[in-house]
Amino acid sequence: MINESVEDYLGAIYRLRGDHQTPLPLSRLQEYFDFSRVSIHEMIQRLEEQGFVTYHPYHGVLLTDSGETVAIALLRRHRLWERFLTDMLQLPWDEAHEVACQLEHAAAEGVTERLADLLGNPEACPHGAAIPPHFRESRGEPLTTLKAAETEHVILRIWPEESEVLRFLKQVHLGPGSHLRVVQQTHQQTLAEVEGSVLSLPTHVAEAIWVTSI
Amino acid sequence: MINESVEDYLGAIYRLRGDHQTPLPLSRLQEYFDFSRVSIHEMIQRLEEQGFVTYHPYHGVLLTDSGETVAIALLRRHRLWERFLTDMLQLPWDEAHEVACQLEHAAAEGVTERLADLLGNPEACPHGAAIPPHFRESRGEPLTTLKAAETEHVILRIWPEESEVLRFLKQVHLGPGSHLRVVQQTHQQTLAEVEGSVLSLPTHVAEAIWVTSI
DNA sequence: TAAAAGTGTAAGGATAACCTTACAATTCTC
DNA sequence: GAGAATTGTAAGGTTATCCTTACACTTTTA
Repeated sequence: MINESVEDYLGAIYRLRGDHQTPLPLSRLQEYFDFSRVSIHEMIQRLEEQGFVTYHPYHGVLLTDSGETVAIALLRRHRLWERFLTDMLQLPWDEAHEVACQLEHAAAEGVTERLADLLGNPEACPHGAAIPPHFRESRGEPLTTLKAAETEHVILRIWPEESEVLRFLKQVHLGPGSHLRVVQQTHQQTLAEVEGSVLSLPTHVAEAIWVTSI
Repeated sequence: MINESVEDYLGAIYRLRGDHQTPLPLSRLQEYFDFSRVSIHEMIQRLEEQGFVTYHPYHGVLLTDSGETVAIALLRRHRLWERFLTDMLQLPWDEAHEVACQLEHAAAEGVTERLADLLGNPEACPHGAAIPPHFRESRGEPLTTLKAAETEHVILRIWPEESEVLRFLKQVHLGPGSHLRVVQQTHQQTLAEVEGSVLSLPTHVAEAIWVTSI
């Protein structure tokens, strides 16, 4: 039975996993949801019984095909609603994620596809995440891994989509598509040059900015 | 705490109540939700504790001001989403109600108001129900109460919005705004003349059609 | 390789929202 | 006014999803 909880878990596993072979440790889910270890474990067992994941004790979970199907459909709905909220309702892009978290569970397949059409079948959400079935070849690298250099970079994506980080970025007018150059890298902050002026980005913000060189 | 259940109950009370002084019998809620008498009663007590309703044993419930505020906001969201689904996503109007039941709980106030603007602040949902804060002076009378006569009537509203009834009406191209004249009234059906041809409407359909003479 | 860190799991609890059964109280109807 | 119908409510259950505590097992690290 697919309810909101099940969808949330499968969606989280999909978002958090790296490649498709390495199991996702339950501890990652624990910090994502901020639930107790016991609750996460309990739920994972339920998901395994229902055939949505395979569970490898001490290593983590992998989505089965059916689990992945559910997750992909969820993320598609989530990101389409985000586009709707920013593009059609002019909702600030830092607020769209949270509202979309509520809308994502609604809408049968027919509704989702009509929504996609209305939006012109967008390929990415306002934070730069690909909207399934579209894919992004490279997800780039976090800004914090870059060394100060002349190379110019473009922001591909903001991830994870934490409200505080999104608000910060919106305030300094930085988002997917923005160009920047790393001026200085320290433990506390990243200094980046954006359109002539230099911005200070706290580490927890900089590590959510995924860029690629251009 | 206002969760989906609470909203659903308050919305149902608002929809089902007649005037604003007569308490709504719990039996009405029981048939509306198809829950047991005990469950309805339990929930009503919880709602009373939270100050959303006043409960008058053997008579029914009344919404308090705070309960009414919640209900009105819910119905506004519900009907705006219905308009969005039919007007922007071209969803058939007989399917819009059920999808809107899922969307109605989402969307904070800001989002709702932007949605209303996008839709041009509509006054009624696709089934003819007024979108708060708009009001409808008269809700008319059910088709079943009419006698066969020369008088032409216009459909104001379909209510209650049961899928089967909505599908039937969509199939015969009848909806809010349609003009008709009652030709014959029996216990099983109502014969109505619509644009020259005569339609047979089963009683359970006819009693959901609220009309007024023109 | 031993201790530390991380992970699993048993036991017992809480809450919300549903259920049935059974009986009691009230209201309606003839 | 009495019996029928409706409504209230006590008692005990179920399910899903969370919780804490406590202890056991596995993996990682020094």
